Amino acid sequence: MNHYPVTVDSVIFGYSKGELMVALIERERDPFKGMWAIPGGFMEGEETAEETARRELQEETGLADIFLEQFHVFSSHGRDPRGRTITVAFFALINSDSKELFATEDAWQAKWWPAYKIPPLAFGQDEMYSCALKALRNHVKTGPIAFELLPKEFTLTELQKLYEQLFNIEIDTRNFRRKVAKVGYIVPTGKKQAGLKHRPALLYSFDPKLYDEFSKESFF
Amino acid sequence: MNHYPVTVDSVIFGYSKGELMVALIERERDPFKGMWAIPGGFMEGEETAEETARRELQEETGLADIFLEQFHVFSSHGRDPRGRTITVAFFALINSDSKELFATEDAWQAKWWPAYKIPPLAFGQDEMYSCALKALRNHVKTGPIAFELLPKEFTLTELQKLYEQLFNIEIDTRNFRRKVAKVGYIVPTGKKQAGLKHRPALLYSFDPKLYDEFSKESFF
DNA sequence: CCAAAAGTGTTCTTTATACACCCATGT
DNA sequence: ACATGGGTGTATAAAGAACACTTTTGG
Repeated sequence: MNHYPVTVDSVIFGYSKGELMVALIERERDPFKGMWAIPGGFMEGEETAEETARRELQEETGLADIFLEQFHVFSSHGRDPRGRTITVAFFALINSDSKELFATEDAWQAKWWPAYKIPPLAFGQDEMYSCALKALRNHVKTGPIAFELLPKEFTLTELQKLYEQLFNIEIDTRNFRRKVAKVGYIVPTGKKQAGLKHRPALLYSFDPKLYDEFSKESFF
Repeated sequence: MNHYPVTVDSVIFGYSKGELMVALIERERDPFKGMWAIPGGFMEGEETAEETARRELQEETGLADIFLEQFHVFSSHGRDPRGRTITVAFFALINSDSKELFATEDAWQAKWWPAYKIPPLAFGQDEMYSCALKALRNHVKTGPIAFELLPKEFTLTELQKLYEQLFNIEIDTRNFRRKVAKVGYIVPTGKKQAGLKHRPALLYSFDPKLYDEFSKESFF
């Protein structure tokens, strides 16, 4: 019965000014010194993989209570030249880009990158990243998780642009709003934006209880 | 940097006489002696998780070259009283129920169970199992993998019943066949069933090349 | 000719798509 | 008054859902 070191990597997605973003760290040390990488770290003690992910996220972004979902295990050898690891990969969604990132141990710096314009990644993580994007899209299609990328109150334009970013498509505003109205769980808060130089948008929020009601019977 | 034992469990689905089946083993030894469980085993040496799964499947079903897809990692402690493990779970699809199952080391016997009438499972694997079912449904919806559960040549009635089993629904035959005709990648082989006491059905097969052509642009 | 499963069309409802102008606010 | 993004309706096409009888084979 062999024992293996287990690492947990988290592809952290954010959303800022209509652009899908991802948090990467620049490696301070070899291997892959100077390259960018998906943040992660070793599983320790009695932690579950998710606990490891939360601890690492806390250390790297100062964030707690964020959406996390595992999407794949990478177990091939040759990814880390220092030795073979089993890597559990998560994606994280955070609801504001205003969160600053902190550099940690191995990292020279941490930075938000536009999700579709990232540099080549260390440890052959490019595959992991494209896998994360696919998993994110999949989950967005099957569950109400897009809201995790938005502030609690958001405009419909923000929501629409988020979907456009996620799937690289253009959506017609009127059709989009009709759909929003029909699903029933995206509700106006009654508030408006303020202090901008154009017509203020109404603010909406996602209602999880209504979501449960509306989508109870809709499976297939 | 802690090291952990890694196990790979495979939920093996089959399909027999219009019923979705799953392969379980009866434990010969404690812990959970006499209970049924999802087959699995330890990752060894330089294997990847998928290689471990294939080796175990070979040992337990004598099958090679079958469809395998990982769906979740279970890392909570307390699942195995002998000690904490990290478990990578796969589901496997095999294209015939005529395959016999062999008992191995820890197993008293291995048996096909109707997928919706299984006994309580050892190691708290009930959650793993329901997770596997969900993952299977998800994948069937997004990719052409249902065919992995059928022989290479199948009748449309078999295909329809498979979908009905998978999603616990009833499908109208005429609507179903119209849809099959439209997708274009389920093609008649020109052959017929023979030797039954009713009208013989035409045999069809899945054409992966046509699938690629037809579904190239259909994403969203 | 009977049993048993295979195969086949039409109507209606719902959902998706395409498309262009007026509105509210700050300067 | 103008610049900026917010907000709205209608018509057409496509997809999904409901529904019952005839056909081919073996015995």
